[in-house]
Amino acid sequence: MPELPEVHTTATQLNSLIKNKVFSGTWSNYSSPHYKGKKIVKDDKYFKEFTKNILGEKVTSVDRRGKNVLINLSSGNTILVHLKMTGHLLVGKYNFNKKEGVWAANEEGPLQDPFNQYIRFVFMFSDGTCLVMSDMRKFGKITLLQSEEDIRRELGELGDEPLEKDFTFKIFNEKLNLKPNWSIKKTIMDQGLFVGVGNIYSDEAMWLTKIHPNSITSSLSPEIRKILFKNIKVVLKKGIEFGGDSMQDYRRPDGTPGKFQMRHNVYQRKGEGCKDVKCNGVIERIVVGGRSSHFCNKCQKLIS
DNA sequence: TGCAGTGTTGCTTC
DNA sequence: CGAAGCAACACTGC
Repeated sequence: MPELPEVHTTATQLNSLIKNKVFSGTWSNYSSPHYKGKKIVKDDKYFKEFTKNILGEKVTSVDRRGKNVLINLSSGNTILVHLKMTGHLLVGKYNFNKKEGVWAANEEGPLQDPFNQYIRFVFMFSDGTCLVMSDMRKFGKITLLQSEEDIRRELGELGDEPLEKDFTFKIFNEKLNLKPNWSIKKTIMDQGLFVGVGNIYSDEAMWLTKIHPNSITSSLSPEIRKILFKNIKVVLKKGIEFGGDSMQDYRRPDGTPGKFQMRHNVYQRKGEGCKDVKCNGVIERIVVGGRSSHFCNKCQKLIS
């Protein structure tokens, strides 16, 4: 569930929590017996090589590109972490319990995190602290970017950053024109056009704009597009302001939950009343482009 | 008890 | 070729 605000919060906090730390070891139980190539790290050989390549390296900074966390190293290489559905990164002092075969935070780690049992990957630092990745469903990905080719392969298809100053309405409009026949929900979630919008923030942006998720992209007037453009930025910034959305698994690196889930107007509010004081509609749930979508059946208009 | 629902991405199928 | 559907995984809730 980590979308732009969650990944942004993670990267920002990590940048202060692990900057200048030096890698001293790794651990992983990445194995997943069914589906080759979809493990947290590719395979045992890759894991060993990955470890060799980061040992002794210092973290120079942490930032993000789209929904990817990027941990930059003194060697010039970058560790890419994609949290996918249930992943989150935590920092603290962790110990491995040999008897139970699990990692747990000690008094200096995020003790309250209920997801300690799902720790799949551990980066150890020379000062005794750890960066750990908890990921219940094991969809997450960790890989090392060592060349321009690696960067192109992993990040080359990503669209523009919607919160950058140079992401203007003109560019947004051109992006929408690339998917004229798609539902607007599917369009704004396409990471190849612009990055960062997932299921939660798309639903929230469409509620603010008063448009039905099944509205056809080409049918949206320039006026509506301008409002949608503004509202996508609004919800992403709100998400960052509230430290991300911890409705499900997401936690910040210090183990604390974000608070955006308290601000939902539609997401996961099926059957409840519309939050617009002038509207007495009810929130419905439908499937759009294979994804669940929540909207008000009264004030969000279908444009097609 | 069993199955729909949870969401990101990329591969397969039509 | 584009669109649709499914698979990866694990757990919750009805």
